[in-house]
Amino acid sequence: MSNSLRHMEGTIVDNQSEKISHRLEKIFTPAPLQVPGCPVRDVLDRIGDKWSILSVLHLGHSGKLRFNELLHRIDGISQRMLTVTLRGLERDGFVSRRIYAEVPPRVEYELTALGVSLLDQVLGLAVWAQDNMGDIITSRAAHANAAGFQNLP
Amino acid sequence: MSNSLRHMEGTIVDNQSEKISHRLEKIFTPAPLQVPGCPVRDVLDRIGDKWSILSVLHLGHSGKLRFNELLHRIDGISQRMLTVTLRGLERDGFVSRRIYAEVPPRVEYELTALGVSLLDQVLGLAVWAQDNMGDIITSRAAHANAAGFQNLP
DNA sequence: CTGGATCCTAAGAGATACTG
DNA sequence: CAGTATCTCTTAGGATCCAG
Repeated sequence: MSNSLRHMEGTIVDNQSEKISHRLEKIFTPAPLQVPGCPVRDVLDRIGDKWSILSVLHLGHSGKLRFNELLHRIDGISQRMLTVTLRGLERDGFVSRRIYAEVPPRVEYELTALGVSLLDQVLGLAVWAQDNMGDIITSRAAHANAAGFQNLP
Repeated sequence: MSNSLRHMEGTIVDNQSEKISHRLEKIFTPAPLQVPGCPVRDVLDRIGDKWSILSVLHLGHSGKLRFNELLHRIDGISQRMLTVTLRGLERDGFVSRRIYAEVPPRVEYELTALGVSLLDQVLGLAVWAQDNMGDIITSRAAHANAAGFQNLP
């Protein structure tokens, strides 16, 4: 069984390497990320803002959430930016918005199926960030030292 | 074999769903993406700029590249922003920079192992973007129409 | 409670010119 | 060739006030 596992891991790793070049080809075909109408650049610009990914992560973690709940959960976000971000996510179909005709008003936000599929990708990046932060910090420190030496008299 | 495949797919899907909540827990532990020192936010802010991910994709696709080669491949980037972006990627350990003492000078950039592992995650997002752009466009159009109706007299 | 409307600024990004 | 140095300019984002 450990042999079979080792074999499977090898296969997975190979598939992974294969997948990288294969997926690169897919992304670079037919136009290599040219600006007019490139989906990759469009989506990346869209979710590359300061709060979209964070909002998706929080909605994924907590499920259905009200405006004020999100406001308090997302550390540092302002009222205005939460509104702007949610409108954008709703517009692109990642988040659904349900208004209840009550007083005081209640509005609940939730990830759509499309939003969950985005969450799945974003989680890959988030976990990667957490796992590799150590290396990044190390590299930054080394580079800061190198820069420091250059500034010495 | 098709039975076994179907079984495997079921397992993969279940693992995937499992993985989402599991990875969410990992990300939200111990602090739920709080701003001081959160790796996820740090990395996301870092690669969330306009050119970093694009540069990583191009370097992954073409392998070793010179400054001017990158400049011409990355559609729309300016000389200055390419320099700034490459310095950032190098500083964080995603890209290596090798200078050849020749005339005219030659400098080659290449993804490090850490850069390749980032590329792997970014590719997930990129392919997802390409695959789901249709749905996003549809949602945007629908939302534009809805807004249009609200503006009618 | 949920946000819309305004005003304001700090950072990101483009253009251009110059250098080892 | 591979940058650096300025100089603007645009815009994302924050603060505040107001309204349904």
